[in-house]
Amino acid sequence: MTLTDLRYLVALARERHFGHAAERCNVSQPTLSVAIKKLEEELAVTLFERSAADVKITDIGARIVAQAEKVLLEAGQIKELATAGRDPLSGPLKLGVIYTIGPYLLPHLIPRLHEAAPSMPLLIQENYTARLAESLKRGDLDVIVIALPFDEPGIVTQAVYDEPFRVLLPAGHPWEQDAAIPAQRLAEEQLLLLGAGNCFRDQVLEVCPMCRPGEGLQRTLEGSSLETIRHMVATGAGITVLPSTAAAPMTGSNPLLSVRPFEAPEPFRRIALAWRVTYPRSGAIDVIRAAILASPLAGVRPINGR
Amino acid sequence: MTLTDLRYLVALARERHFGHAAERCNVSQPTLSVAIKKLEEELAVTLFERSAADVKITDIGARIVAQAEKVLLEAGQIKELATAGRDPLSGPLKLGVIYTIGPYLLPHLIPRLHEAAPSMPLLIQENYTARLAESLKRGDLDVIVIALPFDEPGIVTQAVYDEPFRVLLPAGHPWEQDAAIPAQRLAEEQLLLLGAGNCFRDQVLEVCPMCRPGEGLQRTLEGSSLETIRHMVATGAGITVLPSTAAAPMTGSNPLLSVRPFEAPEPFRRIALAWRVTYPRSGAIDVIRAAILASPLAGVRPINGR
DNA sequence: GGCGCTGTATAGTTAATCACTATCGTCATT
DNA sequence: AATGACGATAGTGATTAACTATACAGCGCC
Repeated sequence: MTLTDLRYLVALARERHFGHAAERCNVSQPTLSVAIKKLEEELAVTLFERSAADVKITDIGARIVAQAEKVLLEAGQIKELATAGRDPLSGPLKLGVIYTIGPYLLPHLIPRLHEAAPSMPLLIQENYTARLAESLKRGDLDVIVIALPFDEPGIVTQAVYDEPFRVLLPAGHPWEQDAAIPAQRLAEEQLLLLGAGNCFRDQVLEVCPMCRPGEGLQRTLEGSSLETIRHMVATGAGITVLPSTAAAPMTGSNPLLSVRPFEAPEPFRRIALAWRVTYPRSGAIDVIRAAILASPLAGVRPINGR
Repeated sequence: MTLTDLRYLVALARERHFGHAAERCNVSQPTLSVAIKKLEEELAVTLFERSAADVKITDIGARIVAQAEKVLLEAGQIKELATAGRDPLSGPLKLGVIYTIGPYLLPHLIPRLHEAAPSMPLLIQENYTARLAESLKRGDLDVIVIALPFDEPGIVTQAVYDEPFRVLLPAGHPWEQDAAIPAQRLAEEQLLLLGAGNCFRDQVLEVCPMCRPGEGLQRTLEGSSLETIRHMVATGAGITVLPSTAAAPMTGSNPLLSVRPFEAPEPFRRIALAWRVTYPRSGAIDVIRAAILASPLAGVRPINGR
């Protein structure tokens, strides 16, 4: 019993004429004739009474035809589902973002993505890189926004932009007068750091190896956020390093804070998209990338190419 | 897209492993692999993300699998319907009976049939032979009980019993004293006849050609029944001829009536079953025949053989 | 009663499809 | 770097599904 057989069956039930039914199915009359006969044999039931005058459907035949129509209807739904699902921009997309990007990127990204792909609802999760990577591999997430380096088997990454680091000072801090801060001087101050697990913490420490905990005046704030640190800087608890997008919102808006660039070579982090090699909705990724690049992200340098 | 493909699809969705899914489907791994791939091509949708670690179903894939399960479920119902319909003794049977048999046969037949085939509800229609024949050919009836001769293209008949004719007299009629009545003497009396269309009317007239309307003392009661005629005989309106099953109920029970046999050669009618050659539920017909023969029908002579 | 028409079944052939075995390629692990 | 697991691919054979041609059956017509 195949779907083709069932199509023949309902055609014959409708036409009550082998020739006409065959024509409607775009097959020859013997083809349909044989198919019906085989179906009857398989089901061990007489579906039609054939006579010279006409073709009559049996009671059981009518019931089976009704069921066959149901089957064909449901099967047709599969094609419809496929057609609907063909568009990579339709259907929900599960996006992961690291903590140090989310608050600064998402407010720009979400409306732009919604405009570019209105029928692609976003399910967003913020987390540490390691957690995001795990979810991505499990399939709980489709695409993540993380900082490079990021190397996982089965995962491809695509750099989107470079984001320079900034020094955040409390207003009135002596460095406020300097045009740019050399990285090694960070060790001179009380440096507020994010907790372990945040990749940005490690990147800051890479910029200033002397600042490693236990070696100087740093202070780690476990389970905290850049926003908390920003407030702490404002209260004079220390200084910190922020990615430029996180530093921007407060420039000039908060009289208690001051942002200074680093001296060249300016430290930066490279932000990338990552997804499973096998992820089929590459079109969606393209749209995300474009939406990110269309966002007004303070100080970032787009990376071309795909 | 075939039902087999869909079975492979849901197996793979359940197992998330090509090899295991193939095993469960009793096919080789490449077979399933190729089938899934072709299905994906046909639908132009990625259903699974394959990677070395495991097989993940895509969102659209999951939706299609759910639909495929529905299709397979409905398809399974077809087999169930077929199994249920395989029994010729299940499902309603549309039985037609001529007016001059129905009242005397059905009270015996129906309970016996119900006992022999409890899951075969009877839909019964009484009518003239011609009407029954028409309905039978149209498929509105499945089997009819009629009197021979009956010859219609595409219809087969099977004689069941012979039923002798009787003369019905009002009590006190002079013939009441005779052991048997010669047919030709019917013309001497006022003979009450059924209306045109009743085959029994014609058969009676065949027994006594002299009784033909316009030639003697007959009287035709259009649209009437044997029961009406019986009452008329009781009131002395004339005499009549009845089939033995119709004559029996009143023998001895009605003091106003008297039943006499014909002189040999006793006239009789041959009652038969008829159905479309193509009618598939021959088992049901066998049961009907047996039930008829098991009925206590006064005076009838069963006809053997099939 | 034979003849022709209509309509389905059958025969025979070809092409496509399905499922197999064998093998390759890839990726993750030891 | 080797190994092992797993899915993909190649190639082959058998089954199946389609076709054309034709037989066969029943009915109506003359």
